[in-house]
Amino acid sequence: MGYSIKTIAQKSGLSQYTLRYYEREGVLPVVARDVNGNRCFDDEDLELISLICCLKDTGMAIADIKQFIALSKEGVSALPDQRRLLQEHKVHIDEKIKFFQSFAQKVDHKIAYFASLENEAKAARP
Amino acid sequence: MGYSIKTIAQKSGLSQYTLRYYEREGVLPVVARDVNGNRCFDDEDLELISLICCLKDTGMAIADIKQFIALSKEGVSALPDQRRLLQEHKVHIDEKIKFFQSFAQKVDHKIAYFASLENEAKAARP
DNA sequence: TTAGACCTTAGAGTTAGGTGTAAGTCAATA
DNA sequence: TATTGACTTACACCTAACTCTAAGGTCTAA
Repeated sequence: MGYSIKTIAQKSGLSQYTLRYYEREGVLPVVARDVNGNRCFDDEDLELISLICCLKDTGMAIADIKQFIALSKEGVSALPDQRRLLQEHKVHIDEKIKFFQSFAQKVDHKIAYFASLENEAKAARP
Repeated sequence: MGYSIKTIAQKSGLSQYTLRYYEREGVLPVVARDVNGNRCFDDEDLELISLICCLKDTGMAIADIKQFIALSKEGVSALPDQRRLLQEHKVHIDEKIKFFQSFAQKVDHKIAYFASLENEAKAARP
């Protein structure tokens, strides 16, 4: 019988507001409703939401995620396009990983530099 | 005689608007002026801007960067606090690197999956 | 000596990505 | 049967981080 929006909010870590907002915006495909008109998510939705979160958390804009999801609705013929979008995004992620690693180093140097300044200061007034 | 805001914008990749905004907000310490009241950046400013960009691009909020910069003005006594802030941020960066790496894998699997679906589709209509 | 390029400030406007509110429906329960 | 709680929609509001505009000052080259 599917999951309520509350359950999905808990499972996904997104707020109910955000889930509704994503559906409105086409970031999520339109979710099935039960007899009362309440949203009724299934496991496929949950999986899609998990992918959407990953895309978002790795810096893909909502508008681009929307485009990706729109392709899902087109079936097999859109697979190459979907794959291309993911590959492009993968390039961004790899670049970000490199940038983050280089910056992690830079921060480490800065931390060491601060520590050495602190020691100098300590040595100056023993 | 220092660098103009235009030069710094070019060197840093930030817009002139953003540089003025950062100064207004206290993200940048107040920049020296020449006789005409025009901003006059030096190499130290440039270095600080580069650090600010790195902090920002690795996800530190403007408000937190501001706090970090405010400590710079307090001199030696604030060094341990500055170091602590950087160390905390470093933890975030390391977490992000791990998350990005795991997601890079997930995307790779997805790409492979899409490729296999494409091949199935091809096989079905030869 | 005026046109153009550069700068200044104060303050308004924009965008992305949510968040919150109001008014109403429905189903289970005291 | 009245209330409680979860849901619905439509729409208004919010925040962060810019981005732009207006009105004006200063310098330089033709």
